[in-house]
Amino acid sequence: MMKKQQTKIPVLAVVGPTASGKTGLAIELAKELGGEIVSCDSMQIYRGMKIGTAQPTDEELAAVPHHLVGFQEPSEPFSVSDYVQLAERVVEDIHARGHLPVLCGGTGLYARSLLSGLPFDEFGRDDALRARLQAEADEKGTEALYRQLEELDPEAAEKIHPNNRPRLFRALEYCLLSGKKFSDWQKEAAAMPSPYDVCMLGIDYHDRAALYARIDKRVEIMFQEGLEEEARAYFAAFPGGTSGQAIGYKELFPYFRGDCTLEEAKETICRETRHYAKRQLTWFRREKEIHWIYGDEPQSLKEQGLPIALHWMGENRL
RNA sequence: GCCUCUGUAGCUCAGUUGGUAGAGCAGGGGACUGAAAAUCCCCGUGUCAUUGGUUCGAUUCCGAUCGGAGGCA
Repeated sequence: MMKKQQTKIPVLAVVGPTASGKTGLAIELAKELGGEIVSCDSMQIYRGMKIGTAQPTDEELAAVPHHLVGFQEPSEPFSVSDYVQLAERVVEDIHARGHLPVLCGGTGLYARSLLSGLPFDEFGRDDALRARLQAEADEKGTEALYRQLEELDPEAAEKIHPNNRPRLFRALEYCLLSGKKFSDWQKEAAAMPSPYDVCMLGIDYHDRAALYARIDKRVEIMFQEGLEEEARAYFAAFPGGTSGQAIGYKELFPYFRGDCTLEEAKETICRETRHYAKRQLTWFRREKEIHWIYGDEPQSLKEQGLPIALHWMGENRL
């Protein structure tokens, strides 16, 4: 037990909603603890989307080594399993170099998948199958597909709402591709021990309005820094796919087409970002091992987070 | 000054042929295991402007007052 514990790679993680101050805190901690930053963000991976996805600035990138930021072509498909595969390598390398991997980002699914060591197998995404399912759903209705899942894997069906198409499709996709139950794979995954010794810091705000005010302010700054031009370039290339889901770009398209004013688009971006932050909070609240620290307390995030990290590292050395 | 319209949830508005009211948006909560910044689910009591009157009973009808919009002078 004790021995096994020692073989685990230590990972410090900084998570929380967008605009909460993760990037700054992670950099300060990495500097203090000899760390390198591993981004855990599904949108900051893309090239050419620097402003809108709030990628670290050049100064920030220069301050501490960063990984998995701005490397992916927006037209290329990408998903959790790709992320986990890349991040596992990066974390191992950092550890081998004698540094501390500092995971930083707001994509809860990516963080959980990596840190809990999800066993992704060969039954991944199948675009042809998805197209077929989509067509079937359009023709016969989503309920028909839901009934199909109820037959193939009642346990999975019970956990998925009939209206939630993406979840429903994935469960069906897995069952159809593998001939096994999706829920069995999930159980197997849940039982998998984590290959990491994790210390998670979560940033929140006692006053939700304070977080929302930060979001509004950051959107304003993004526009000052040239979000409009960046989004125009993205719009012109229009790669779609995963990168097309990024907030800050798709909301500007109606403006580019002349369907709304810049102000209206800007407001939509702020609102969508607030909604997103709320969802992130919901996700991370469920992560029981998180040490919560607060952006609107007299003590700075670093003053709150560093002692927790140091204490964890001390334990880790034993 | 006169006339008309209008005042209902944080916002935009429905509605009650008189028995104290409901949508969208905002907001809050939740879910989430290969597109996740996506996707999905749940949550609506508010002096129905104020004040008199009619009525068993008024937010709903009538009058006055105070806001707001428009028209005539």
